Amino acid sequence: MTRAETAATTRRALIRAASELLDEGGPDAVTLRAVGARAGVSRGAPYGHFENKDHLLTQLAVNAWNSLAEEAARLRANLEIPVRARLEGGLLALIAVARRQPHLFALMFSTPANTPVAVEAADRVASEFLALVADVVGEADAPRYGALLMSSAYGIAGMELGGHLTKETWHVSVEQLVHMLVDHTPPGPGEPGRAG
Amino acid sequence: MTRAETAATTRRALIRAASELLDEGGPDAVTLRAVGARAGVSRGAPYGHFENKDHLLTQLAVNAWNSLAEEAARLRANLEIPVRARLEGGLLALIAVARRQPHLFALMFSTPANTPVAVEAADRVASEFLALVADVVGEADAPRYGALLMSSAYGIAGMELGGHLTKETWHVSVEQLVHMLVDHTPPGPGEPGRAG
DNA sequence: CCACCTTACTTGACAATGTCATCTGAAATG
DNA sequence: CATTTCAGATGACATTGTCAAGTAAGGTGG
Repeated sequence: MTRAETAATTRRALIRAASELLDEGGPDAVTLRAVGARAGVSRGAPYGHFENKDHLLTQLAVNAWNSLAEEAARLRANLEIPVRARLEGGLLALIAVARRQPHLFALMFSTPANTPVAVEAADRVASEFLALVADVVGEADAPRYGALLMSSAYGIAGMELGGHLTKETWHVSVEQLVHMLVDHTPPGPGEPGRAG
Repeated sequence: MTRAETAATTRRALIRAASELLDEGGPDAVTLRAVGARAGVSRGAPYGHFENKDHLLTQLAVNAWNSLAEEAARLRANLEIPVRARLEGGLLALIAVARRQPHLFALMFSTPANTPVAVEAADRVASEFLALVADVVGEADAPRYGALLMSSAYGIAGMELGGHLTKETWHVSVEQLVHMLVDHTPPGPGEPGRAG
């Protein structure tokens, strides 16, 4: 392997290791020593690829934002499903991160990841979501609806994550949310379903 | 001062010191040594009052939740203002914490504070909010509306905090949120105002 | 093929921090 | 006043982020 290749491989291994450790044991489990060990290198190696630990964590957040942006773009391009379902899919994608990788979700919205790079990546996601909303309510109203929808989806995810939506009565569905905000109707009859 | 009095005073001083350090310098500034120093005691003193650092931080979160619960209860009891305004006030109180004490807000919803005690305190807030909602939409519909309203308010606060609602077009107001969700109408005409 | 340079990575070291065992002095008790 | 109790102080230790110095393998010129 050429030198540049080994370096790139190591960098990927470091990111992968950090991501796995975050998912498995939360933020406290992500020590540079543990990351290095899992990546097959030693504790100081990350400094050859990232300015410091925060930059490594920020990279995890940026990757997550980029994945979300890609998924939103994919959804929008999929003309086989109705616009409404595409929008709901985008919101659910955000919530899915909170469910599948709660620590990563927390990282995406936490201070260490609030560097300009991460905010920029998040803004790209916002743009994609805005487009999804525009497909439903039109360009003119998209910003107002979009902000409410994104905030609400993020809120549902975060509250659920913090254990504040556990009680049966507090379950909330994204479909309900979209229905109420976009169609301007009261919540549908019957049981409120679990989001998803 | 009797021994119990000095102990209680020290405990209060520790909580106050931790709170101030959190507000001033974020989570990293809250070291037990700094807390002790500001409280006029030494680094090991907190262990006489809290099981460990996390328990001290949890106490900060619990206090914040309790303040919110009190404010919601006060609002609900204030019959001089219309029910709608009371509900908006409750939601705004949550957002106000995010604006005035962003680090505290993050702590309230972060893992270290997700202990049973903190969740219980948060549940009391939820109950108060639920009552505020019930005063507007009735007992039957309160849970569904309440979950959406609380999640949305939390989402607005969190997104704003993370710098994801900075763009002019993304500003969102609580009044708009309540209006859309409760009255089932499209967002009002004209500029979307800043929440608050 | 060899001497030299470049660089990804390792290792030793250090300061900061959370935590605990031990100690101390003053309050409480009889 | 003697003794007990307990809030708080202090020394010590492991862990961690960080960096300077060292090392060895990849790359380059002759």
